[in-house]
Amino acid sequence: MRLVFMGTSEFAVPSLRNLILSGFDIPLVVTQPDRPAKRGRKLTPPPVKVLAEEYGIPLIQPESIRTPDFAGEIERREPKVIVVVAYGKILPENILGIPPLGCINVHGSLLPAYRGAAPVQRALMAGEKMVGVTTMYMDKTMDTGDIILQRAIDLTGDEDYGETIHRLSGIGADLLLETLEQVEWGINPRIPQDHSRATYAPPLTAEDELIKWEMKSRNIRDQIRGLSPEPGAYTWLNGDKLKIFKAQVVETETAGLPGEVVRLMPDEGFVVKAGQGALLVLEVQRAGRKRISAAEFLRGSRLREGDRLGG
RNA sequence: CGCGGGGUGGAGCAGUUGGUAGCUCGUCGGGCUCAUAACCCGAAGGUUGUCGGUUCAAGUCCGGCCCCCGCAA
Repeated sequence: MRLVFMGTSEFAVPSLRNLILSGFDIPLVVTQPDRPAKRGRKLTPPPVKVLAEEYGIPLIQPESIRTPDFAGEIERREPKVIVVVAYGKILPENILGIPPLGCINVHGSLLPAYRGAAPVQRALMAGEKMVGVTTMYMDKTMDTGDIILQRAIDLTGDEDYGETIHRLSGIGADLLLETLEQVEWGINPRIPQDHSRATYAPPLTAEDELIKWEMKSRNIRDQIRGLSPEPGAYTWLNGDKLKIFKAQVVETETAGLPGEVVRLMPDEGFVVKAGQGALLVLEVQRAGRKRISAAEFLRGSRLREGDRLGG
């Protein structure tokens, strides 16, 4: 089956690789332009571009997809379907109408929950016990199309964003294969979303990354793991930003103000009081420094019981 | 040329107005002995990222280079 693939980020890579290895006819890959990234703002190719080039697949990186030019590029390939995975832009209607079998999207949530840009992070931050992947027919609004297939996984409550997104990208890649197989034969389900139950996962902001120690320790723990290893939840220590990548809830009730360091455990880390309960911090990074275990951090920092994190 | 922080014994850090390097941990040796963060004594281990400059003297000042990282995009 011939298809055009549109994708950009790491989440899309397993899907494209699966399609390639499964022998799909992919006359074109569309990805976002190289962007100035990171320090020194060096031009960085998106992960999907790297993979496409590895397999010598024709690639375009249009600045805009709302042009006759772009529509022409797609039409010329006569794709049966367009597969979109973490591409980063909403497809205009004229593109949606091109492939006879439709435009199919792989989304990292159990729709209609967590529509939007950061479904996995938001789900973990909210302490969801279950996350998943959905394949669906795209329509003109974001993540609102009819559902084709879904697959859920249970969470233990320990996994962080990195592990979870990695698992889900793999599951999504497999689900995509199943989906295309069914779509090709016309035997796929097509279930409209229950829009009344939709929830949203907007892009993360710096505000989302700041730890509010007045929250319950469990919620803070979920925030930390939902943002680990990227972009990282942070707090303030003596005017310096301190990111926390790993922490666990401490059961025993302790006295102290939210954000107060209530106990040092040289071999493990340090305990910080939350609004309710406390948190044992296990892995941190100071601005400008490397990411290290809390135990190592304690040896060099002069953190003491009674110190206050935050504000 | 986006802004900024940093490269100091195995690890994490400190080094004041420039005068040959200190802390916590670890390691090695010895002692003590039932310590839930064991303790005591002792020892080894650093040409302070690199190249060059200023100076009687530089980890500490100046310049180049390499590497790491936070922010912003």
